[in-house]
Amino acid sequence: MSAKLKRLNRIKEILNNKNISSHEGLVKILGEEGIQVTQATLSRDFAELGVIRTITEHGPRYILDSHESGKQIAKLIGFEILSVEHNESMVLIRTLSGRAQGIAHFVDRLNSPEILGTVGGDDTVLVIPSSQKYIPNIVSMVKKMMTEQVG
Amino acid sequence: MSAKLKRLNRIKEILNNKNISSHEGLVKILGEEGIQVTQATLSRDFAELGVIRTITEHGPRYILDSHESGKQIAKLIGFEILSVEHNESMVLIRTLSGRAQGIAHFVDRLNSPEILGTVGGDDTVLVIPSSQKYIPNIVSMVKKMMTEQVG
DNA sequence: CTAAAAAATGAATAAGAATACATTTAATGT
DNA sequence: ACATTAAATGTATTCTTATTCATTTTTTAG
Repeated sequence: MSAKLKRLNRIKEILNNKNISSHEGLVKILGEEGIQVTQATLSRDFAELGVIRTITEHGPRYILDSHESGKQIAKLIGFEILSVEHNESMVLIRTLSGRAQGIAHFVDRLNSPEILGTVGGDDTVLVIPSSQKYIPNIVSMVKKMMTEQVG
Repeated sequence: MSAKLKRLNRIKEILNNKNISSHEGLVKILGEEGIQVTQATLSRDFAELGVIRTITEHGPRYILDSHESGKQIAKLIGFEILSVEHNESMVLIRTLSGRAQGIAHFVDRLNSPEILGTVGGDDTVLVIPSSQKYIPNIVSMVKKMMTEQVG
């Protein structure tokens, strides 16, 4: 396993077990474990892992988003989408079984003004356009998700 | 409606419709609408609304967490929890119908080392302690959630 | 195995957010 | 209506994070 991958995995564990409230705090913890890294790199790692920041009564707090975003997940999304179709009023995405909710959430997070909302079942996601004229754009956006990374 | 409440509601709408990537950016948008506010206040507003920050390929991005945290929601949680009970191995929370998943998620987000995990059904949440000895602590934490605000 | 290209990283810095302190505004009880 | 208390807010500052630019490391193609 590459050094980077090892670090990313360790970061996930730490975020699940400790309250991390700054990049610097994590630099120190990792340092004590022999993983030497700078704040700049953690900033990039957080982006890659889809770490989100919330604000608690004790200040900021970094957590893993159980509802996947981030570059790492974006790559998986492509594999999970099987097909995209549409009619005059909406776009329908077919996914791996049990993955529709996850895909629907991912699409929601894109926060496109062309999308009114989504509904996820077990293996089917309905994407409701904010106007029917956006359907072609939405379809091509989803197709891009299947290959490149969107988001 | 108080000025503050009006502002908070407008912020929610804006976060749902535009890509906000900094406090200052939102200060400007609100200003153009005649809602005058400073960055400091938005910092507090975001905490209150449970706004989270994600990192996208276009930089930071502020969004409303559909999976509620934040002070505003913390107050609702109390109403939604009907009772707390426990046996030797776990804690059971009874909730309003359909609210168990939300409560379970809220408890997860507390990220307590005393809690291994939660399972939410329709109106029942199981809280699995990381050790049985923590059950009293967990129970009192939940009871506090029913009155004060925890989180 | 080597050259070329891509990815990862650090140092320094610019950009952004949180907070201490002071002040104003709103809410509450009498 | 007034006094008292609590909530909200702004200013200025400190603290934190994102990014630019340069460098090193890793990967890929030949």
